[in-house]
This record gives sequence, structure tokens and C-alpha cells, in this order.
Amino acid sequence: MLKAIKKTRVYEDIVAQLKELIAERKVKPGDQLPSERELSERFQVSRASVREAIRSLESMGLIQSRQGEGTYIASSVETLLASVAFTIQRDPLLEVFEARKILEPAIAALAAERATVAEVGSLEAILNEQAQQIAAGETGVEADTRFHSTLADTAKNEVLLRLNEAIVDRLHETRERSLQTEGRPARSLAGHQEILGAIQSKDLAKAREAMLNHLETIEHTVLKSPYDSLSKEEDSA
Amino acid sequence: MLKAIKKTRVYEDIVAQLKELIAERKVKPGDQLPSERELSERFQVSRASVREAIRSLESMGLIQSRQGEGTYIASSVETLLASVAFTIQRDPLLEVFEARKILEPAIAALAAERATVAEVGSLEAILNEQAQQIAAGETGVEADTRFHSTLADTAKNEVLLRLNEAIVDRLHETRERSLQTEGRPARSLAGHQEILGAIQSKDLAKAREAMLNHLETIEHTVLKSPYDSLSKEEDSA
DNA sequence: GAAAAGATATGGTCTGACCAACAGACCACC
DNA sequence: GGTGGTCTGTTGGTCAGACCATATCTTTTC
Repeated sequence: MLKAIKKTRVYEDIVAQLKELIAERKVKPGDQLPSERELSERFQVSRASVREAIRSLESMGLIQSRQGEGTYIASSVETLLASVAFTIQRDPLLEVFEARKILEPAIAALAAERATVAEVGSLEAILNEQAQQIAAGETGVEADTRFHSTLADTAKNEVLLRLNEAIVDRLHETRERSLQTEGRPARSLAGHQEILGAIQSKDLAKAREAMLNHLETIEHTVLKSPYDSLSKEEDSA
Repeated sequence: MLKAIKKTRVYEDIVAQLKELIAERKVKPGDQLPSERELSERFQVSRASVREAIRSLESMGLIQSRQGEGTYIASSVETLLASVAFTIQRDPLLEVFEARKILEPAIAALAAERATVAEVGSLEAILNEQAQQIAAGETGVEADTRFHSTLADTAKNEVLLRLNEAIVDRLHETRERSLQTEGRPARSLAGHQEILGAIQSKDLAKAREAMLNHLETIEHTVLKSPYDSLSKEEDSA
């Protein structure tokens, strides 16, 4: 396996080095950093690059600079958190599912409470499409995605909608992979139909539960299958 | 009361303007920003300042620049969260509370499950501070905020943490106003103590419920009091 | 038509200059 | 003793202009 050529930008290198100093507690909160001029001399780079590094660290909340005074390690909780986040990294996918299992059942319940006739119709149409695609041997991933997002619309809470978007956006890949498992598309459709049924009968609790089940089935499928392509950079999305 | 003089740095101004463009969706994920040279001309500032702004936005995950190509709006979660934050300030508070009542109880439950001894200690310390501030006649708003965010840390789910941040960040004003109601600070503290108690005894259900109660009390207070000062620009914070 | 060579635009970096603000030393005055 | 000026050196803030590295499009060449 060949490693991708990493072209580090100068400022990134500086950020990394300073970050490490902070994470390792070589410099403590409240400490003053060397002046920009001195840093640029020590690192043998221009002051502009040093400043870009400082801007970056500053917007991460790690340091803070004051004109005429100097640049200081932030005294706040941020530095602690940063160093923690630096070392501990849990499985991101698990976290995403955990978050989904909190948001989406609630959304489903709200949707059950607030769905208009027209919206129920849309959801039905989407499921019909999904059924057709599956019958044609496709995964139906597009309809799948639409079902979830339409549901979020139906909950009629813009804030929740956006939060959900933020999560789901990350999951294109996952979704696709999940649906490629044998028999998965059909089960996904079944899950959706159960949710829609609960919505039609305005049964909040059932909608919530159906969604939770649906997500847990997906989670199970996804986390079981080997996932090689997940740890690569997500910029490709 | 005299206000501290605020000195805006050039790059901060640029960051603010670009951030707004992104938040308002005037530029969409994937879009290309004008070149650094063009931006520096349009803003009438040096290219160095533009670059510092870009570095800042980049480390927030909002944009991404590639040599020889250009600078692009990132398609990442952060962009969406930025627009969440933007949405929130103009959406009915009701929606925000609805979202909070979904997220935070879940966070409290997770925190109850996962809190380490040290984290419980931190939470205790925060509540002590809050108690002292209240005893001194202050609102204790700062400790209040810290309690909620530390709790989110304790839940040990970065995704949830971010989602919560996106909501809570814009609620300083609301929080402050809520706490200015007679007797409110003390009740808020009591709510926090109950939550912490549930966490100490690792009682998930109780933690969830205590948080829900806490939020409902706040919601009640906030929505009852007249809120005139909510729609003004938030830069003053 | 395809490959090679060039032109152009973009981000990345550097230099050296000047401005603005702060801290500390010093002084002058009451 | 304390108050307020003033000076000075250090530090961050900003700028203009130059050059490098790379990606993309255009033109040339075969």
C-alpha cells in the first residue's frame, strides 16, 4: 500500500508542533508563547506563516493573542478538552448512530403527531418508488434517503431538520454499503413501512419505536460488515 | 455601566462576513470562493489578512483551500451546523426548546452511564461555583452554561456534543434573561443538583427525567417573560 | 486526434516595512 | 504618597510586493 504524498503546509506543521506542546502540558494554561518574531526565527519560517498558525490555533480556542502584550495559552477548559480530544478518539461511526438513535425516533414521533394528509401521501409515494427500485434489483438508496429527510420535514421543526441533515450528510457511504447486504433493501423498506403505518395511525410511541428498531437493524448490519473504506479522509464526500 | 471597548481585527471582520454568507446559504457547499487576490481587493485589505481569515475558517472546517485550484466551501457537517446556528436565532424559541428537550435528556442519560469520578468532581465544582455566585447576588449564568457543556463532554459523544453546541451557543441571551427572573437562579441550581445526583447514582432514567424537568421549567420561564431584545444582531456578544 | 509545450490563475511563502497598543520606567507635580 | 504625564522597547496587527508550486486550460506540434 502506497502512502498518499502529504504536502504539509508550513503553518500546519507549526500548528501541529504547538498543539503537541499544549497537549503534552509542556506549556501550561496562562503561559506566554514566544513572540511571533522569535517563533518565526526558531522555526525558520516567515512571520506570516507563524501568524497563520496562530490564527488557526486561536480559532480552535487553544491560544489567544493580545496586541502589545503577547500570545498566551488559553486558560479555559478548552485546552483540557483539546488535549483530551487529541488523545482519545472513539469510533466515529458508533457515535453517529448513537446520535441518530436519539434524534430520529423523536422526529418520527413528531411526524406522527403533525403529518398532514399530503405529507403522508408523499411518504407513501416515496415508499412505492423504493419498492419499485428494489423489485428492479437496485438498492433504492436514493428513495431511502428521501424518506428520512421527508420525515424530518414532516416533524415541522427547522432546528431538528438541520441537526438531522448534519448527521445524515455523513452517511451516504454507510447507507450505500448497508443496502448492498443481501436482503437488506427489502428489510429497510419493511422498516419504513412500519414507521409510515405508525404515522398514519398517529401513534407517536409506535412511530418512535419503529424508527428505533429500524436504526438498530441498520446499525447492526453496518457495524458487522467489514468496513475498510471508512477511515480514509472524508473530504471526498 | 461602561462597556469595554472592542477592537475588531481586520481578519475577524472578514471571517464574520464570510461566515454569514455561508450561514445564510448565499454560498452553498462545494461553491468556490473568489480568489485571495480578489477578496483582498474587494475588502480593501491586504492578502495577508484575507489569508488569516481563511486559515481561521479552515480550522473551523467551513472552507478548504487547494493550491492551484482555489478555495471552496466545505461540504462537511460544520457548514450545516453553521446554518443551524443561523436558523436558530430567527426561529421560534419553541423549536429550539423542542430540540433541546430531545437532545439534552439523552445527553444526561449518557453522562450518567459514562461519567468518571473526575468528571463528577468537575460537575460538583461547577455547581459549587454557581451556588457561590448566586449567594453573592449574581445570576451564575457562566457556571450554568458550563454545567451544560461539561455534561455534554461527559456523554463522550463528539457528534452529540457538536449538535448541542450548535443549539446552545446562540442562547446566551435567553439564558441570561431566564436567570434574571426572581428566584430563577436558585431553582436552576436545584435542577442541576438533581441531575448531578442522578448521575452520581448512575440512574440513567432519573438523569433523563431530571434534565427534561429542568428544561421545561426554563422553557416555561422564558416563554412567559416578554422577549423584546431577541432579534437584534448577535455580534454584540 | 493525441501528446507535448506553454500560458494563466490560484494558493503558499517570504521579506521588510510601518502602525497600534501595552508594560514598565521615569519624572514632575500636588 | 499618590497622581498623572511621557518616553521607550516589545509585541501583535497590517500592508505591499515579490517569488514559488501547482492545477487547469490553451495552443502547438506531430
